[in-house]
Amino acid sequence: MTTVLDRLLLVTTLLGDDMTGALEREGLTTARTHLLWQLVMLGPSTQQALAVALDVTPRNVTGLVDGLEQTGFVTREPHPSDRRAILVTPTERAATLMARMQGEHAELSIALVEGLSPREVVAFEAALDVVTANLQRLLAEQP
Amino acid sequence: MTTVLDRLLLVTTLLGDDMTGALEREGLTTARTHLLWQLVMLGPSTQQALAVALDVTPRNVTGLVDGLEQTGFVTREPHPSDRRAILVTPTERAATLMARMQGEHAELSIALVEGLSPREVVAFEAALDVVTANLQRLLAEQP
DNA sequence: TATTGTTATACTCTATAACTATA
DNA sequence: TATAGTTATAGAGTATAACAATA
Repeated sequence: MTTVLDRLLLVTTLLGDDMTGALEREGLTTARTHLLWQLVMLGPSTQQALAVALDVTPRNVTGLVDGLEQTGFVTREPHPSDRRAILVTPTERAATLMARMQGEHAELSIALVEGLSPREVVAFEAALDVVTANLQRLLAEQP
Repeated sequence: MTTVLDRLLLVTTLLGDDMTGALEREGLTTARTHLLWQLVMLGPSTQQALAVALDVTPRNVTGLVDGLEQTGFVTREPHPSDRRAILVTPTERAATLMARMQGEHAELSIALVEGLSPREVVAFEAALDVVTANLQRLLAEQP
């Protein structure tokens, strides 16, 4: 019997494949894209701030920024008032790409529910929220 | 505005966290568990067969089997008729664990839809199937 | 000649610990 | 003394290419 969980896991796999493929074509990975996404939202940030935002170690951020720098998505700029720190700054290319990806995200949002009536979409969203709440409760109970 | 896609991505993240945490407690990773899962379904298999089933390179399978062997989940047995090949075989421990995880999977399936009526669950499953089909079509169109 | 698995090499993501420069 | 970032080291997952043993 195929359950809700089975279906969700399948969607998870498919979404992951779709995202990974799209990013690969742009010379990005999921981890680097997460950083870039935070960066676009936060504006130029120290690696320390990015480590907190992404919940990874500072050392990990060093590696991700290394990769993004080499591929032209960010630059390391001196911090104006703290000579220990660095401001990771998105390049024009990165800003353009993130904007385009936001558009594609919106398109995918629409394409995904093609074939469902507006009422069905609303019910689907409500059900997803219930499932999300259940999951979060389970995770909080024994992590 | 929070879309269906946003909600699905959130569920995806939460499910991933839940699975990763549960596996970590058992000394497993997601990649190794995928192999183990296939192995339990296929029965003792050559690494070649596993590479095909998992859609990874034979070299990758060597690494995964190395890890599973060291942690006591599989053994490498000689192939009865082909001296080039190896039969990767799940240990008793692996079989027991996979059976238990199957049970936990079933429990999670139920806990996930707590608060939804049977009719809502059916509608939810149908909507998930529509979304899955849409996703698969999009992936087939330009991969 | 083709297949099975391994060694060799490389890249990415991730972590901890020790160290440097600066606050 | 505390903080920001790096070097050093390590493990996991992934890939390609070359090679040995066997078919």
